[in-house]
Amino acid sequence: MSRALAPEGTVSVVTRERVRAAAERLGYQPNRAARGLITGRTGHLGVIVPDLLNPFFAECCKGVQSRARGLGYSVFVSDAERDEALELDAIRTLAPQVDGIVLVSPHLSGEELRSLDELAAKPTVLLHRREPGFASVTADLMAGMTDAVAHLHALGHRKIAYVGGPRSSWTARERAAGVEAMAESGQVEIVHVGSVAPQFDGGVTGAADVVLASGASAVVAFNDIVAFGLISRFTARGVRVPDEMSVVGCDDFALSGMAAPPLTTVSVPKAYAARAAVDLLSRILGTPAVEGAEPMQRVLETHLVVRGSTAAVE
Amino acid sequence: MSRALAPEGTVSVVTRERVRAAAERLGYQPNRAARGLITGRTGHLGVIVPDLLNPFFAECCKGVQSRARGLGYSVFVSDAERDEALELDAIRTLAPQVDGIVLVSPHLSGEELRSLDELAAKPTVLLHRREPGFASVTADLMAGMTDAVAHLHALGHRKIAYVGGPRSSWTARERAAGVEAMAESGQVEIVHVGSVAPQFDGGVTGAADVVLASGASAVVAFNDIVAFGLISRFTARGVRVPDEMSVVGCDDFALSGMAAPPLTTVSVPKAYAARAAVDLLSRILGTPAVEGAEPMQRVLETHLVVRGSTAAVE
DNA sequence: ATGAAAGCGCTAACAG
DNA sequence: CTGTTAGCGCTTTCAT
Repeated sequence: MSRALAPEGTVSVVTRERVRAAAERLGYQPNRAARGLITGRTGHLGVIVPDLLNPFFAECCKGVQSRARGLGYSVFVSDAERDEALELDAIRTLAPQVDGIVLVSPHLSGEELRSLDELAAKPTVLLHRREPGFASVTADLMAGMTDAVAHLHALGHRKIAYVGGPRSSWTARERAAGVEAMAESGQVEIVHVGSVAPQFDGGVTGAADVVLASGASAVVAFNDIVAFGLISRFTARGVRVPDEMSVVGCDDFALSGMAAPPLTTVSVPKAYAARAAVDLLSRILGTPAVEGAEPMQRVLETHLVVRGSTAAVE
Repeated sequence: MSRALAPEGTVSVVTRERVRAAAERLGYQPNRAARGLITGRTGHLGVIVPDLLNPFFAECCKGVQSRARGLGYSVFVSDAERDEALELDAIRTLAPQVDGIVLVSPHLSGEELRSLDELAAKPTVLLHRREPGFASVTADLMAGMTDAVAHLHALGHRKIAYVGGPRSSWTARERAAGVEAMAESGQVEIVHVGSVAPQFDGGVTGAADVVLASGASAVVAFNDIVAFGLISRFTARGVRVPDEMSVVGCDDFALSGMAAPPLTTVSVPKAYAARAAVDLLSRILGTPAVEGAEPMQRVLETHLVVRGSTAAVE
């Protein structure tokens, strides 16, 4: 008799209490699969990320998981291993098994995303990516990167290198645009240095050498991982940070404040964004879908954290 | 007609092909929940870790996920947020929804683990922890830590500090025992320095100062995170690594080889262990449980990676 | 307010 | 080899 357990069960108080007590005593837990069969709700959420080894994405998962648990959802996680085919596969596999999806996908094109029936059919929130037709939660990376360059400008730097992320990455384009915005004012010269993979072995050493050869006195990195790679190479080359070269990262990992030197970086509210994504998803799930309404896009603020890897030019 | 889709369906070839073609055309995908209701199998696995922000655990998840996908399983992940109550809760919530569990739990006591009916009822593999009554996959940390101390001894160090992890942690006890093993030979003196939380802000600075005051010429850290924290503090104090102080970590993160200086560390096959855990789980799932048989415990080798954070005493 | 019954989508067992 | 049926554990609806 499920009525007794339901919050709105039309049962007498005595009956309800009797049933509840018995359920408690027997350790009864309703079978979610069976329930899902009839309600059409699984009680599961899915989160898909490109690479769990990247602390940025790990924190996305953690945040999603944490809030989802609070709302009574279990969460499937899928690591796409930076492989587009695997990611598409993950979406198709996960979609039928969940009530909603949090998708962290910097690389799939907007068209690919919109062409996926599985996504269209299942409430989806894009995390750290804005795309027409999708609900999303993003951080204002453009403003953050502009702040970073402005900070360097204020320290007297006039020639600044930018080591960018993969061209195919949405967030990389966003970050680059933020850097470019400052350049367009004509106050600083930006040297764009290739695109580097945001992994610890993403070919940063070569980029570091290019930065050194460019004559720039400061460098803004795609993210903190890249920033660490640059610093490591600079140090190996005998170039001192920040005395001879200022470095600014982006993302702000837990590690970043503890490194030597502690990294100046654009702080992204990763945990908060993840929670916001779940909240948004949960709201969508609880609201009858309105046809034609443009989904909600939430943009969170970033802020520059000035630490020890930047200094005034000598 | 599910027979046509089943690998062993007793159907004529023509019928099977017709049905398969139709299924393909219609994009039919069996409802896993409904199937699970009758087969008793969900096709889901669960992995529970203490903290996804710790790259060690993130890699555990990634490895589990990766292998599970290969075997056709989806995986629930649960971050226990270093909270025992939450972890217990996660186990109870997840267990009924999965076919098997990979549990990464350094902190729960063996008794707690064995007293959980949910775990006893559901095939479980302990990852990075050995415990009577449970199948497990672990790395030989004891040998690894002994190697680390032996390496320092070979470099001429005679007084070596050890900054340990939380007392309640199984793996911390294992690591400490490995360090102690070398001390018992009488060739080196080990200074045990408190227990530090394996997080980036786990109170390492205090420990670093104690190390400095102890007069030790080298230090072995609970893991790479702690090692980085120590190096950071040493650097801030003007103590050069490795010239004035050698540092050895444990775990070997992707980051560790890229830091300045690159870290000498005990390398743990994290991805491999995670995969092995899923393989073991999968085997258990495919084998009728034998009553009374002691579950399989697999121990993987570690090896010391000598990089730039250790040097001979002057 | 309660009991009984139908049926979610699927597989297993049983006839034909 | 193929069609039919029962029923997994639950919620919902319809009678009572």
